[in-house]
Amino acid sequence: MSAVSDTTERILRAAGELFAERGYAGTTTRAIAERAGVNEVTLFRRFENKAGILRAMGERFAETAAGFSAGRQPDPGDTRAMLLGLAHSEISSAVENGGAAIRLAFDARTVPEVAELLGDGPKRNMEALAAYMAMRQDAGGLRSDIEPHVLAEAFFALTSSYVMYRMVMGNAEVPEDTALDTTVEQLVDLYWSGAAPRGEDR
Amino acid sequence: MSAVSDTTERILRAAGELFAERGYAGTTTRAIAERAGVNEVTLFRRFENKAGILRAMGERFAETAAGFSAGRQPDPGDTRAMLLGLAHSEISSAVENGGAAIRLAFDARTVPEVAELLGDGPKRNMEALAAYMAMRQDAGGLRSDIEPHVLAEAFFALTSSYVMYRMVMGNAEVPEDTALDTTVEQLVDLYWSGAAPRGEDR
DNA sequence: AATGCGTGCAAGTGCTTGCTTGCATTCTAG
DNA sequence: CTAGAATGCAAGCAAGCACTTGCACGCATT
Repeated sequence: MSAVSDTTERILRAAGELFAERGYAGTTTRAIAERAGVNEVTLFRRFENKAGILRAMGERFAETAAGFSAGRQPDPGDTRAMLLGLAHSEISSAVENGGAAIRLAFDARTVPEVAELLGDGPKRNMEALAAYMAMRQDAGGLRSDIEPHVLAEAFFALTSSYVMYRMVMGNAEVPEDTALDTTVEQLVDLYWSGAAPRGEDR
Repeated sequence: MSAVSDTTERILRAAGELFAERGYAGTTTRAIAERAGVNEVTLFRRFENKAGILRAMGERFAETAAGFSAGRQPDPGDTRAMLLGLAHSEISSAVENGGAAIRLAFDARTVPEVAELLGDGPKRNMEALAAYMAMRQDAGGLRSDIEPHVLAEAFFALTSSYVMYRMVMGNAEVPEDTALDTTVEQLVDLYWSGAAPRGEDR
């Protein structure tokens, strides 16, 4: 890795950590520079703005996350397996970026540049998820006595809360893969047991 | 209501709304004054600090929420009814304060005065909830193949996400009581169906 | 009528923030 | 070895922040 791409790397990593910890507005360019081990001026020479750093981070997200579940065409077969795969990819990508994406979603309400970066992505994701839930309900793969948007919200809650809870509680360190896998499996198991199609009762 | 207590009221309400929308650090005293329809100086004459406003808000929380489920002695009888009551009180209190409590929990990580206000309250709440889950597991009132802290986290996720999701998506208006009741019931129903004790299989 | 008290208004202080400028230094490619 | 690019360093600037001060006004109680 060349020296120049290394500083870019360090800057973006530091910015990601700090955005996750303190949000966009709460992160100063001086703090980013310090954590990256770089002079503050270098930030502005490499990216033109603080917003420029955010933009570069967003592009990196888009590369690695490949759409954050948007436009995913789910295999209409095994609902449980589909949910497990979905939960796993969402949670592990959220853990990878240290919760920055979730934290930034909060900031979008008040920070215009964050709102512009995310656009209507989260909203479209939820709508797509609800649409998928409705589809599975029609196919008999999910219980039908709960509204699809409630099912979608609950699923979103389960997956996002894993990271969110640790952000709130201060347990920010990334857990080893096995513990994460176990918890995700238990969460999906819990969700699936509740969301599976009912018998004739209730 | 006397004129003086009215201004105090308006200030605290404005501060609560703004803290919920933008967080503590993101809320300026000017913005609070403007929304309260009050001169900025009045803020500092009534409460000594910006932190003083936060403290006063916290005391009001404590009065109305009466401990935010901490120290609650659950009736060991009907688990489902207990969960429904718990979810309802948590969600409706969160809706009442406009999500300020949840948003402030995020700020606690980085803003010392917020951390001091909340103390270890959230953490103790979660531990108490997990302990209750474990107790119900032992009594055969909850499935035992999922760790109690996962059960507790999932329940926390379900209840907090209702408000959290609307904060992120921008749908901040308080819903009418009936719609809230229905959604909460469906959420608890979903959770309970998944968390109820199993038969002999898995 | 007089005395406080709560409030508004205007101005200002010291600090932090994002961002810039000018210059010296190091690194690297040809 | 040398030219150009990347980086560091010191200093500073305008704006926004929490917070203060001094003064004037209105309103209720006495």
